[in-house]
Amino acid sequence: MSSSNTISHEIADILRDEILRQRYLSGDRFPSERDLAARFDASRGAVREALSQLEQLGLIHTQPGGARVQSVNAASLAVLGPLMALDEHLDPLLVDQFLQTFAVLTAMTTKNAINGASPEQLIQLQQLVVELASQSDDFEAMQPRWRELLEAMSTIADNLVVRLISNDLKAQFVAQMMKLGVRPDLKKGSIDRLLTTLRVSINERDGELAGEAMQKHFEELREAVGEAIRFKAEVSYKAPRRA
Amino acid sequence: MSSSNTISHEIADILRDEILRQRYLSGDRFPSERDLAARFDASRGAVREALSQLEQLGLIHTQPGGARVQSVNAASLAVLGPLMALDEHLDPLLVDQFLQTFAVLTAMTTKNAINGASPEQLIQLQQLVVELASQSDDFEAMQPRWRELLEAMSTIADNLVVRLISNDLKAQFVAQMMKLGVRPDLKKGSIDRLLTTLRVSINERDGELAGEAMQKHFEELREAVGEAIRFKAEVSYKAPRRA
DNA sequence: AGGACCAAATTGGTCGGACCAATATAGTGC
DNA sequence: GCACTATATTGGTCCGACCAATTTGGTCCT
Repeated sequence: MSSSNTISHEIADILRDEILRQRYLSGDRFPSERDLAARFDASRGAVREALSQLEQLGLIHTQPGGARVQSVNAASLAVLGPLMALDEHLDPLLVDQFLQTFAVLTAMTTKNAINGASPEQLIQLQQLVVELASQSDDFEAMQPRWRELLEAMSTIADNLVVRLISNDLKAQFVAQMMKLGVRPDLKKGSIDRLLTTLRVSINERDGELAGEAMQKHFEELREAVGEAIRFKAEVSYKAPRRA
Repeated sequence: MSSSNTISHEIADILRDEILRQRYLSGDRFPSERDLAARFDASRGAVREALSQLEQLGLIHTQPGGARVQSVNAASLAVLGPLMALDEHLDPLLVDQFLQTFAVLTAMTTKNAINGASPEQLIQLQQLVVELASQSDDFEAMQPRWRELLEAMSTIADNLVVRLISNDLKAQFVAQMMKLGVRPDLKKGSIDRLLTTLRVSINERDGELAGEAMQKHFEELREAVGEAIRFKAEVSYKAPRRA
């Protein structure tokens, strides 16, 4: 579902999900390339390209004689997206871990951005925050500008490590949240408080303060998202999908 | 260098490094599979498997008509290892960014581990810290136990997101540091202070305190490593390698 | 019965050639 | 200079084949 429309990618997606769903246990022998080719009615070459992707993800380890399945714990970060997109219901624990991780990284980025920004960049940040504040009553509408602000701070902070991590995380996660219609019920006061603090810290170039505010904001977001997911789960329990 | 001994992996490694060295600019057309097959005197199938890996890394994007090189900024986290292993000299900025990122993640892990550990796990942690303290005068010797402690806390904290990130980072980085003989000159007092604080915070189950101590420790480590790398660079400038 | 050893079957790695469809390119005509 | 078309290039897939490493199953010896 996530990749382009080539056969090898389709095979890779299917096998990846099967592994993530624990259909094969860690250490198990993986079906042979010839068997898989027969199963998917594809050539061995296509299967091999698919397996090459799975190996890159750290999900399998191939050797002459046979491939073996590896533990998901030993996989690459790139499996997180597919892992969260496995079912129609989000795993609350995984989402919480994601948000917690994203929180500390964002706090760090915020701190470094504000502390290291040029005067022009500070003005740019200030402007973005002001624009955000002007529409702080519409959660959906402020998402694009919110992303803009995070992107700007990420650019200013210029930490390649964090950027690479974010590449593997952000897109997939936010998309999945939106797709499932998870709408965290954040209190307006909470957002306003964050924006005010940001404005102050930008003015006084106090990255530390901004980072803490961001961290606190994400903690509130974590709770709100957790509740939203739990609520979602209840609803879908009472009224199963397939409407 | 990093992968097994198959031809496709060799090709992938070479091309990956060429891209990371900016030999092809972002947006450039990538050589055709047939050209690459000729260049490496390999079959197109082997080249295709190599390209499949590069695509998984987010370094190229293939389409009928031709593949194009993507920006390193848009790549997967898995390129970080190869990126740091490119030259015999470490990029001080990249190392600093890595350590800073690792610091906040480790601090978070430490906090969660201590706050969420079972009584038995607390005892285990305490024991590891004590063992570490008993050999805190030999930086090299304490590395294995140090990794043990981090691993234990990672297991207890049980945050899959952080674990996946660490998978892509830790091994490559530490190995590269050791290989290049970067020996940060950490003051013994600094380590002792950390260990003492850890012992206290484990006793009182104060994850917050432990996290802060860990963060502070990493900041000192960052400075020490930075200095060690700069020193290393000076030496190799005066006396070029190829001894 | 158990363990060491050996041969056959299985498996991954590579090669070469072939075809198709999508894309890029060069050429043409306006 | 621009739009359009024919051609060449390129990636995606398939097939059949061979090799080397590993696994497997059986044999033999103790």
